[in-house]
Amino acid sequence: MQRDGGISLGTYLASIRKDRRLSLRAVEEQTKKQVSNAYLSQIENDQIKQPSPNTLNALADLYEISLEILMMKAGYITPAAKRGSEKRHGRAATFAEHNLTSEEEEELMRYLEFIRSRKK
Amino acid sequence: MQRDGGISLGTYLASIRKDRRLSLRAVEEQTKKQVSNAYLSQIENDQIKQPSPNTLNALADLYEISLEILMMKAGYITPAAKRGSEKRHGRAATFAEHNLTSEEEEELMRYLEFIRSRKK
DNA sequence: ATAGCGCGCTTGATATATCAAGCAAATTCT
DNA sequence: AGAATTTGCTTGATATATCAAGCGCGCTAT
Repeated sequence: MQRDGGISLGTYLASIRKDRRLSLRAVEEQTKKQVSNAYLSQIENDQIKQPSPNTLNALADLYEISLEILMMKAGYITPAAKRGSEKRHGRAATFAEHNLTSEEEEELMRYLEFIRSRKK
Repeated sequence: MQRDGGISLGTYLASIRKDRRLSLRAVEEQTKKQVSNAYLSQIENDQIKQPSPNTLNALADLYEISLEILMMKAGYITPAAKRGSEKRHGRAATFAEHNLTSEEEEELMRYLEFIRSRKK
């Protein structure tokens, strides 16, 4: 019942935690109390509308998943949008010296979609 | 009195609004009610600890400033950190087809710093 | 001067995030 | 089996974000 096509934030997070075979309290510990077990339970049952980016970040970090996906499912960013016309320059050379990890690269791609989608 | 070197989020936002010569109510209008004048006043006087990314995004969009700077000043992301060792591949070719705006490029740079800083 | 307007600001109300503490069912001991 | 531990969950309390409404001040125009 959300705007995006996927499952809810809660179900998503729950499935991942199960996959990682972690208990609610284990997550609480391993996030160094950044996410309490009580709270995580509420999140996984979709009783929390929009956990803070801090919370999402802690979970993304622990589970090793993309923060941006969580941000989308939490409704912070919109999946995509129409692009207006603007001057572009075919240059990504700047990133050549950055020695990107595949993961970083992937995240940057997603973030690019984000910043492109957020202009009306 | 914040962790980062710069001025507070409030003073920063206030200075920019003055520069743009907008009244609190003008901002309320032009953000299509995404930020009420009352609330913006509180933000500018540092009475709000951490406005939501939505709010920050609306302001960054209107003022045409970087969202990431606001996110930092709001304490969502930490300015920098030590880098661990990881496998890299010198490839930014992926972005070549993206025809980046200079602005987009700049934001991506900042965001790269962000994702690199957030791993302990 | 005084009526009106726009200004920044305060405040009360509401919604929501977040946690500490506890509880019942399941699981794991001994 | 029974004790102890673990697990997911509920709930009450607290903090905080956010806004509608209103207040007083300084302009500007009558």
